[in-house]
Amino acid sequence: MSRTSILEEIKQTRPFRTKSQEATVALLRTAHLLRRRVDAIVAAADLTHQQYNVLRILRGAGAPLPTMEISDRMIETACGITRLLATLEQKGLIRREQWAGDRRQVLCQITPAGLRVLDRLAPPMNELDDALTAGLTQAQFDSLLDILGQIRLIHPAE
Amino acid sequence: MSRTSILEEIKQTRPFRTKSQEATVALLRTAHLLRRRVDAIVAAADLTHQQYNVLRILRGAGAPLPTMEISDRMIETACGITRLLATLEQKGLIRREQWAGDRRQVLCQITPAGLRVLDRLAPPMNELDDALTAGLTQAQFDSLLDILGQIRLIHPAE
DNA sequence: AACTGATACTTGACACGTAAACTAAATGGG
DNA sequence: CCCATTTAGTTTACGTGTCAAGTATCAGTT
Repeated sequence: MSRTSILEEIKQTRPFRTKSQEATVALLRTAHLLRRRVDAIVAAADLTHQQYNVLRILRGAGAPLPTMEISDRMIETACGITRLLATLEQKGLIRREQWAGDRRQVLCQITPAGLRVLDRLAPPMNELDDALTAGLTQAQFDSLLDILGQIRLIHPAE
Repeated sequence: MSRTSILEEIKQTRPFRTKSQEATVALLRTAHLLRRRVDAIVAAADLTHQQYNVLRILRGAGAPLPTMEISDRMIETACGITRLLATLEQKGLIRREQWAGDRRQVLCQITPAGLRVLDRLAPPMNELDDALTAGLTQAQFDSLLDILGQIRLIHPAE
């Protein structure tokens, strides 16, 4: 019933300058809380949300992907993608190798160990996603996706 | 007209498992793009969005605040608040001093130089906020704030 | 073949996110 | 007053975000 007020949460007494500003702050804060939840879950497998995202991308692709292609598909841009992949390789969750076709590219693919980690994390991650379902109606999901899409039009990548 | 599809953006062909999952991804990505925009603006004053947030909090408070109080008011939790404040102090944008009342606490306040930086950043930051206004209706803002509030109820702080 | 420009990373430097371990000071009993 | 607990803050260590500079390779031109 009682909607969470951003003003209360960050203990500010004076109102926001505009609704637009309030929305921006609310969006950043909400996403931050969500990201922390994801991090807490994947931490059980000693992963970060960025590492997890890479594994998901590689599994989804079903084929080896060059480094930059992975970077492009990330939810959150990974500027330090090289290090990220190096860490995952050290953990044995992905493999990297130069390709004969274009020797600049480094092809990456998920290993069986990486797939096992994803399988292990699937239940709690699905649970996290589904937690939202309990609180929002289908109409609200549609509305949210619509609005977020418009915001991304205003603040595009690059 | 054409809504931005998260699937296209991250180049995935297979659909999301649930709308809930799609919303989670869309939320994280949208916030990330927004955060990058904020960072780009405050970088003109050699600040990060976290440093900027601290300055805003201190100006808004109008009085010295202890370290933990600042941390509590941040939009995104600053676990490394000590370093953040040390950096700002080095730049001369805030002052820190122990207080006689509770010698564990370190009171922080914004300096005139800090206020000048905020003044300088106000126009582009307001412009960023207002950019959203152009694309969304009042009803959409209300809807967005409402939905984000519900999501934060499901994923609370701590 | 040599040159130019673009592409695919890689590396380095600095700030931050996070958790855990630690110090110092205040607080609440007994 | 002493001790255990809590609170405020600092420090350390590792991974990542970001930008800038560098290297190797490819593609197109001449």
